[in-house]
Amino acid sequence: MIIIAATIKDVAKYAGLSIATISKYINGGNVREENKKRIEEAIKALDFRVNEIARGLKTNKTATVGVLIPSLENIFLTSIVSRIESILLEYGYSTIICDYRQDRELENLKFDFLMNKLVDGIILVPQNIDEDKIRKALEKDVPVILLDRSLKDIDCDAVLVDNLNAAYDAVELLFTKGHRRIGIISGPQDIYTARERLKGYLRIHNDYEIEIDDDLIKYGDYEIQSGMELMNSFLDMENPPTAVFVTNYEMTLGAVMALNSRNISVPDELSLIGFDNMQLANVVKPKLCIVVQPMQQIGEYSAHLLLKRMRGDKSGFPAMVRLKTEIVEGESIKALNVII
Amino acid sequence: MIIIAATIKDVAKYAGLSIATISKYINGGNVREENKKRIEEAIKALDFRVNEIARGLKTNKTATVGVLIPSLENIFLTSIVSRIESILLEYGYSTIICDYRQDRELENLKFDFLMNKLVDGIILVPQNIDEDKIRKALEKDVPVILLDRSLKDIDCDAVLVDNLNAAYDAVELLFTKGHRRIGIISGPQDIYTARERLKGYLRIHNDYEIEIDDDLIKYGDYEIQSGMELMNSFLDMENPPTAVFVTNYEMTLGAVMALNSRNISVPDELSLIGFDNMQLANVVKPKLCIVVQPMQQIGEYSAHLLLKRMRGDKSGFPAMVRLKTEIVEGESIKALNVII
DNA sequence: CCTCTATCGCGAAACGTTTAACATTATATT
DNA sequence: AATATAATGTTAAACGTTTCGCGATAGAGG
Repeated sequence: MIIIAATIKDVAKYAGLSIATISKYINGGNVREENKKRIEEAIKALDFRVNEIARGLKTNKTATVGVLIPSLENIFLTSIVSRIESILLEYGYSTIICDYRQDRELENLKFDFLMNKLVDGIILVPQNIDEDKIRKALEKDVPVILLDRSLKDIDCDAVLVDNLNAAYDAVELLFTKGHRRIGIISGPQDIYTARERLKGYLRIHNDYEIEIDDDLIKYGDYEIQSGMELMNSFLDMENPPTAVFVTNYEMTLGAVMALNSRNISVPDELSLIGFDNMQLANVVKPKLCIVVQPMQQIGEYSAHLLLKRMRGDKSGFPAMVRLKTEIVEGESIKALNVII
Repeated sequence: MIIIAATIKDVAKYAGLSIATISKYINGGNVREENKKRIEEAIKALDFRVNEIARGLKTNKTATVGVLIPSLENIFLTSIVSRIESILLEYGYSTIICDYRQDRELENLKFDFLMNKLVDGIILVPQNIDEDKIRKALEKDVPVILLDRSLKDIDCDAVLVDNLNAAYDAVELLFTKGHRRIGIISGPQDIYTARERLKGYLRIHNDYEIEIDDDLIKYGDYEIQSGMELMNSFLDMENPPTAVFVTNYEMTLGAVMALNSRNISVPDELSLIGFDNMQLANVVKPKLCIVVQPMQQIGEYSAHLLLKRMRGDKSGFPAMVRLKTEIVEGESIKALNVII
C-alpha cells in the first residue's frame, strides 16, 4: 500500500482554518494561541511535513547546495566536505556532493548539472572550470565559493590555505636544521596549490640567498605513482638532495614507498617533510614531519561564507579567506652538523 | 542584474506553439518534424532548461537520491560512493550524501531529512537505524538499499560483501603457512561486518579442528587507536600469537603503528594480515598482505539495484547481493617450519 | 471528392505551496 | 458604546511543469 502524504490543505481542513493561516503558522507568522494549538494538533495527527518541492517552486529556493570536488577519494577534501555538510544541515540545507574525477569535461558538466538542479549555492574546488559558468551563476544570484584554489580572472569568494607560506615554512625548517640541498616534489603547474607551494620554495631560497639548483625541482601530478617515481629519481642523482619536501599527501605516500623499497633510512640517509594526513605521518616510521592544513576551519569558513551569501549578504565581496597551515614535527628530519 | 530563466511558456510563445506541445517534445512525445525544429530553435535561443522543481511537483519525483553513510572520511565508503554517484548521474540523478559520523541520533535524523527532501531512493549503510523508518520509506514507495551491512528483522535489498568467508580465507591462509596461534583484532559486535568477520575466524578454527584461545580474540572499535592498543596487548602477552588478523583498515593502520613503535619486525617476529586499502598495504614495509573488498562492484551493484527499484521493478525483492573479497598477498606472512 | 483513421496540437486542470491584498475580529482608547 | 487600531484570518493568484481528453489536421483508401 502506498501512503500519500498529508498536505497543507488537509491540515487546514482538520484544524478548521484556511490554508493561508497554516502556511503563516509554519513560516513563523502571527497566529492566535488557540489556533496554534489546533494547528499543531492537526499536524501531529496527520503527520504533515511541508512539501519542499512545492515550497521551492514558490520561493525559488531549494535549500540545497552543491559541492563540486575533484575526488571523493581524497581524505583532505572529504574531511572538509564532511564538516561543510554538517554545518549546512544545521541550517536546513542538504548537500549534493559531486566528484568530477579530475576530469575537465566532467567538472563543467557537473557544474551545469548543479545549476540545473537549482541549488541555492555552490562550493567548488576549481580545476579547469570555464569561468564564464561561474560568472553566470553569480549573475543568477547563485553564490559560488571557491575552495582550496582561487582563480585569477574572476571576482569570487574563496577560502583557501596560505600554500605559499606553508611551503616557505617547511623549507625554512629544513634550512634551520642545516640542509642546503633540498629537493621538492612539486605538483602540476596548472593547479593553483602546486604553483603556490613551488613559489614558497623559491622565495625561501631567495630570502636565504641560497642558489636554486633546477635539478632539485621535480614536477609530479599529485598522485602516488609520481611521488614514487620522482623520489626514485632523486635517489638516483649523482649529487642527491639531503632533504626532500613533498607537496601533497598522495605523493608523500609514494615517496615513502620509494624510500622503503630501497631501504633508505629516514632521516639518516635522507630527511623528509611531507604534506597532510596525520594518520600517515604517524604510521610511518620514523614519525613523519608534515605540513598540516586546517581542514575543519576550511570547512567552517566556507560553509558560513556560503550561508552568508545565500542570506543575501554581499558585504566584503569578493572575500578571500586565507588560512594558515601548521607544521607537525616528527623524526624525519636530521639535524646536519653543518656550520653555517 | 539578476537573470530570470526562460520557462516553457516562453518557449511556447517563441515557437508559436502551445505549452503542452513543448512539454510533449521535451518528454519525447510525437511532434511534427517541422515543429521539432522550431522548438529546438526556441530552446536554444532562450537557453531554456526544464525547471526540475516544477517538474518534481507534478511528477512526484525529484531525480535525487540520498546516500547515508557513517563517515565521509572512510576511503572504503567514499570510493564506493564515488562510483555510485557517477552511475546515478548518468541516469540523471543527483546524489545527496549524508555523513552521520557514527552517531545513532544523527543517523535517524538524517534519514528523516532525506525522506523529507523527497528523495526517490536511499542507499544506506545502517548502524543503529530505527528499522521502522525503513519500513515506512518502503511503504511510501521510496526504495532503500542497504550497503555493506544487512539488517536481520527487515525485508530490504542489500549489497554487501561475504565478510564471513573473507575472514575465513584470511585465517586459512595463515593456517596454510603453518600458523596455529592466530590473534584477531575484531570490531565492535554491534556492527554487522564485525560479527561476520569474527564468525569466519571461528568457523575456520572449527573446520581445522584447532582449539580457540579466547585470549587471542580482541575487540576493538574499528578505529586507529584501538588497533594500536590491541596490537600492543598482543605483544605483551606471555604467549603471544604468531600471526594477527586485523579486521578493518583503520585498525590495521593502528596495528602497524604499534609494531613500528616497538620495532617488531614483520614478518620475522610476527605475521600480519590486514584489511582494505591497497595504498596502505604498499606503503608499509614489508608489503602488507591484505583482504581487499571489491569497492567498484559494490558501488555498481547498489546503484543499479536502486535504479531498478526506482523504475518500479520489484522483481526478486528483497535482493541480497553478496560479493566476494580477494586476498592480495604481500610479504607480511612468514611461512613457519611447523610440521603439521 | 469523401470518409476513416492515425497523428498531432491545444486548453485547462492539477501538483502543494507562498503571499499580496483584503476582510474580519479582538483589543485599546475615548 | 463607539471608534480607532492592531492583530489575525481568508481569498485567490501564482510558481512551471505534466497530462487528460478533446479537437484539428493530414494522408490513405475507396
